[in-house]
Amino acid sequence: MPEGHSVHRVALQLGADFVGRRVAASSPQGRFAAGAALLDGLEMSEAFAVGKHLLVGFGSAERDEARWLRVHLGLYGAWDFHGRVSPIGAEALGVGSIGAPRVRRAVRIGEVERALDDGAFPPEPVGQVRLRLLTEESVADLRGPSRCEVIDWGGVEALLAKAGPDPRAPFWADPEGEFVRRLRARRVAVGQLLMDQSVVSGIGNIYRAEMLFRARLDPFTPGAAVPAELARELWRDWERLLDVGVATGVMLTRDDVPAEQALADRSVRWAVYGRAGEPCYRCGTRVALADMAGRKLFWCPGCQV
DNA sequence: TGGAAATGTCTAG
DNA sequence: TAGACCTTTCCAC
Repeated sequence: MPEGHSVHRVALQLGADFVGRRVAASSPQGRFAAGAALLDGLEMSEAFAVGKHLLVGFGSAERDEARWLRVHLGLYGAWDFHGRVSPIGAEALGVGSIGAPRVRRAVRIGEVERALDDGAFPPEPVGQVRLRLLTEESVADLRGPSRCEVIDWGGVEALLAKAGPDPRAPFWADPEGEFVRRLRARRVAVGQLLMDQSVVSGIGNIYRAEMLFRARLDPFTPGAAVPAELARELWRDWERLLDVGVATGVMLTRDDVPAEQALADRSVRWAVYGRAGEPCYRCGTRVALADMAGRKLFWCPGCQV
């Protein structure tokens, strides 16, 4: 169940182990049989993420000649990788140590990565696998996506045209300025605008709550009332949090908790998300919970003003 | 074993 | 704004 960081990690994983290779595509579940047939046997040319959209090119290095797999994981979609799973993230970003290449048998890219099995290669599909991508060494299984389709480059461009800026996607000349303009052009609550994928790409319910807490910003403040400098700080914070999320695979948002502790213990990972009724770490006020546009909003009424 | 919830988005009314 | 959709996990019974 991903926010933007997970999708970038999937793109990196595909880039490391699938791009440049011929891929056997199938739909063990059957619901994507026709789409898989369009990709089966083609070489994967490219994989990238824009916000929560994953885009994977097949068949040609020319973008407007390739077939593009578009996947959106929705609330509970996930990719499982088996076989050769190259290290990505901290190593790929050049932060942290670069260790010897490791081979992990199976990794799920979602909230937390973990080993899934120890069996033979390729493993039997487990559960509802919508799409399986297979090379001689690696398997990627997709389950539970809300969107999975094959489109052309025109379709990709249409998605890009609608999307708000993503700090890690190179499609905006001035992404920070674009974000500030889009946020401050609206009277809608900033808590709602941060989750609006046409304002900024990749932020979901957890990052939304945590970013507003970090900025000490009342979620109900209209976008137009957010000072420009504070809007710029929000953007820069999103850049940092996304980099950390891509590097670790986990949404680490608390500067006051050591990363190792937050990685190991979910209960101390977030400042306000999922902590309704508990005291705020900063001021002791009980964390509040409200419905905002149909999603649960967590915030501290004591220090987010 | 059944129901609710989940890091999301779309559509109908 | 409510409901639909896609699937898994977790907790109460």
